[in-house]
Amino acid sequence: MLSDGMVVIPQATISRLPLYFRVLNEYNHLGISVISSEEMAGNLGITSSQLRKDLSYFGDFGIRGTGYDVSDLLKQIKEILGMDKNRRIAIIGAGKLGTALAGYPGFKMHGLEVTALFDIDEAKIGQQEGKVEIFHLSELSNKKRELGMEIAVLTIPASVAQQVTELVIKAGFKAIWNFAPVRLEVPEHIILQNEDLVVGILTLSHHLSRKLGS
Amino acid sequence: MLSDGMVVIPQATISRLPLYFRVLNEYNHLGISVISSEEMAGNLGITSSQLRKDLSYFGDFGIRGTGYDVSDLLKQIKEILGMDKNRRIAIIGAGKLGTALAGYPGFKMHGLEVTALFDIDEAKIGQQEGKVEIFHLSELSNKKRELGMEIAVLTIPASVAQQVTELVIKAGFKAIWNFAPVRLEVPEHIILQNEDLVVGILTLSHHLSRKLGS
DNA sequence: ACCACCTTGTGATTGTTTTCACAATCCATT
DNA sequence: AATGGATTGTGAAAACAATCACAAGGTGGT
Repeated sequence: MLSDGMVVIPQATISRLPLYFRVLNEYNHLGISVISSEEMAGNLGITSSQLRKDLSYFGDFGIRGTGYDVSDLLKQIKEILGMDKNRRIAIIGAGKLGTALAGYPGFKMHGLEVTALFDIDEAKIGQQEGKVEIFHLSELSNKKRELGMEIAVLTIPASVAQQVTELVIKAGFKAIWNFAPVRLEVPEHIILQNEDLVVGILTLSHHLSRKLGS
Repeated sequence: MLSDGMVVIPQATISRLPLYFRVLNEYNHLGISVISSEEMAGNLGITSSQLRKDLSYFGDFGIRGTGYDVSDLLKQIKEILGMDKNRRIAIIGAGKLGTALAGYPGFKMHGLEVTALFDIDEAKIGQQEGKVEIFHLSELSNKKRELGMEIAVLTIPASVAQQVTELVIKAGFKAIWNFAPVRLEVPEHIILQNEDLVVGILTLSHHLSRKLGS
């Protein structure tokens, strides 16, 4: 699948790429330079054919009879995920969750940088959260231009989420990661990803009920 | 699909139940007692047949020609998700993310209660985080029995996650919600759910790269 | 009691994702 | 340069999930 045009890549495939990145990173640190799909998949609890199929959507990265060059594949996955772009992130809502995310080490590790926090609580404005300053939401547009941020993370109450979303879009953000438990209406060209923390734990709760019931 | 035996319910179906719960809750608060699948689905941006199919896995809750009784369906979904059980949660790791989750209003709203935090940092032991006390990890087993907790949430570094998981299982927890970016090995009977925050934002980053590249 | 209308519940269909299985091909050794 | 052993890349098959389309069954009006 070298040439494409507009191949549709399964969402599930993209979700697995960060896992591949992590395993490769580990092997890389251990000084291992070549890895087979079988070993890598075993590490992740998936099948080797799924791993190979996933990678095949993006190109031919392996060497038959040998496996994959760790640092080469690492570079490829970084590029696919945009990790080579050093994307900057704005977090809107400097509450518990927002500030926790601002300090989340997983971001830096994946080429992402939380560059500013925004809130409307005057008591918080001007404070530093780790190395990140908290600005008033009214400065969103200015700061976006100044700091070159691309992704807005919404850690705000559901009741104001749609309203803030419109501000975010007006400010020129192209991608939104929404933690508010509400369906946001956005124009076609905006990339929206919802993260609903309640889903995960209710899924657990459901499985608990099922298991104990049987 | 009234009788079953062991019908397999799609994971995707279970993930949508919390959404249904929210919409129903809103309608309930507005005093609306009957709702059609069409209206409910429109609210969520899915098809009405998907909603009906999802519900059909659990029983026949609707009335043909009319729709669904809001408070009745609400009760059913609560039961399916185990929200009627008032499940108690232990959070292991009283860092930024752990304490943020301890105060997350979404839990209480869905019949879940964070009952204790655990850490190994002596400076944190005994402190209150909101209404929740922080205990030393060595007390996990005692406190579990004392407080009747069922679900363990892991907000700890990946490097210690497997080790802590074994403690958690030894303490008798049956369900684990894991935020550490690592694959945990658990026995068959343990219910494990991984929540990888990096996946969401790297998905966004990937879509950004694709869109701008085309 | 009948009719017109509405909405559910669900087989059948279509679409998507995973798994299978093997030809293609690369490496190492002689 | 030929052979044996290994592992990729990928069509084809299977499994899974979403959508369609309509019979079944309910409501309200006359």
